[in-house]
Amino acid sequence: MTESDFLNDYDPAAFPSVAVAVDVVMMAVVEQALRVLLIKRAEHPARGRWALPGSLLQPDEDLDRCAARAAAGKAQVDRAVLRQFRAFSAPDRDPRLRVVSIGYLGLVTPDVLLRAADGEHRMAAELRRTGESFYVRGEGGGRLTLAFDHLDIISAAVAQLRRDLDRTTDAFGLLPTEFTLRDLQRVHEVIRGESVNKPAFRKRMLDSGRLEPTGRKDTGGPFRPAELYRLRKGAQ
Amino acid sequence: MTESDFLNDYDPAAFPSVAVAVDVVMMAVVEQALRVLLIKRAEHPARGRWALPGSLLQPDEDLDRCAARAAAGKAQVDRAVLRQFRAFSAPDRDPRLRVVSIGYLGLVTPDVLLRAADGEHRMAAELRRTGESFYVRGEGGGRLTLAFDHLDIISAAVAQLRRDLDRTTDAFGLLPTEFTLRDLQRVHEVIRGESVNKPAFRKRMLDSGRLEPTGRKDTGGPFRPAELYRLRKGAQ
DNA sequence: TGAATAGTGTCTTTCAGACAATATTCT
DNA sequence: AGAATATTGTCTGAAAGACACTATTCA
Repeated sequence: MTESDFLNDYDPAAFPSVAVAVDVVMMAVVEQALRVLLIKRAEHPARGRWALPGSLLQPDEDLDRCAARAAAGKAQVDRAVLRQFRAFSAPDRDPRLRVVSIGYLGLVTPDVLLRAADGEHRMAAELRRTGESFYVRGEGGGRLTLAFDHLDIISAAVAQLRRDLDRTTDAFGLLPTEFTLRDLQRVHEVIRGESVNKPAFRKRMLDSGRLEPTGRKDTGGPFRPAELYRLRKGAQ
Repeated sequence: MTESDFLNDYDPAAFPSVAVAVDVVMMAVVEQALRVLLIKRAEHPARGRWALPGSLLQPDEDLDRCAARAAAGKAQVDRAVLRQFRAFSAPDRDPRLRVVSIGYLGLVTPDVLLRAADGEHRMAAELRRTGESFYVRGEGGGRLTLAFDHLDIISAAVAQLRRDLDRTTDAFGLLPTEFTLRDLQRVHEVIRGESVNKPAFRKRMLDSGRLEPTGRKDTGGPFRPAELYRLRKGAQ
């Protein structure tokens, strides 16, 4: 039997049926705190609960493309840095049917997140740390109970972002194209959850080869303007 | 409509059908080189090609359990360190049907790998580096063409192992329970692909808090015996 | 001039690499 | 004693933290 004969005879229904989804943890640093985009579920299951934007993997797309589609569609965000970080697979994590979900980090600037969160069933909820774990703070200030295992997914996303803060350029997705070293430091401080030594941080960043001066300055406030930098093309 | 009514009415067939699999990159350091367990495919598709041991996700198990089952079953390995590292999802990566595969690192000692590779349709193939990419060296010395995208999976696995060498204790899976600092250094050197400064390496490892002296010594050769250490419980 | 922040200089500590010396075991 | 490897010590340079100083802009 040749391979093509075999494939013609093949019955896909013999495989256990599983759905594959992408869930995007769309984050931004807003006023010294990490926030994450949540959408209130309009349908069962978990109707009325806050959940991550996500999408089912379609036959003709790979996971990266599915994540981009979820970001542009449900999340209403274009131009996010998207990165796969882990699969979530507890057999009962979705009551409908077996769903294996691939978690994606989505990094955006505060204005993009706040615009995407504008609406009655959408919010940019604040992420709070308590020791090693996290919770999501609703608008009134109380802890939100999220749908499915989405709080686990968010926790894993933040842990991943923190672990890779110095090894990848992901965190630059949280900043606009041009930014000052102070902006960059603030982002690092929020992600690491502690303050950072300024001269050492500046030297380390400038020596990393990732930054490129634009020549422009940030003339925003009543004080000395800071140099604007951008992420160097091809930097990793 | 209540949530349970909704679930009773729900039709799982409405979801796109995808199979989820786990592929395990089972590795060991054998004679100063990384080797990976390959199994010759007995069936179409890709019959006769060398492939990674893997398994389809079953309804009642999560991915970690599926990886453990693949390791114990197809790979014939018990007691491996198993760790998820990335999902592979190109739509045409399997000609049968849509398969999203979750890659797992499997770290074992050389004796375990060689025992698992004992058989006509099994081998422990050497991984070779050429610049940034990798290839798999067969027994005659030539490059093997692997089934599906399994060479990509292996490359990603080695890259991941290297990236996380100092941040996780994964690499200790490549060593027996008790080992000398020299053994540990050799493993690091093979993974990093370059030699390591001995005093600095020793100090760094001993200061890491991951090691625990056993009090025993390795009286193997015609020279001064080395202290034996073990991985401290709970070390990360 | 004062407020506020940007950016730099210096000192100190920590850590890793280079190199070499000492220690221990077996033949 | 000699071979072989384990283990430690010392020097040096790089990097980061602490702290304080200078620089620049606007009100």
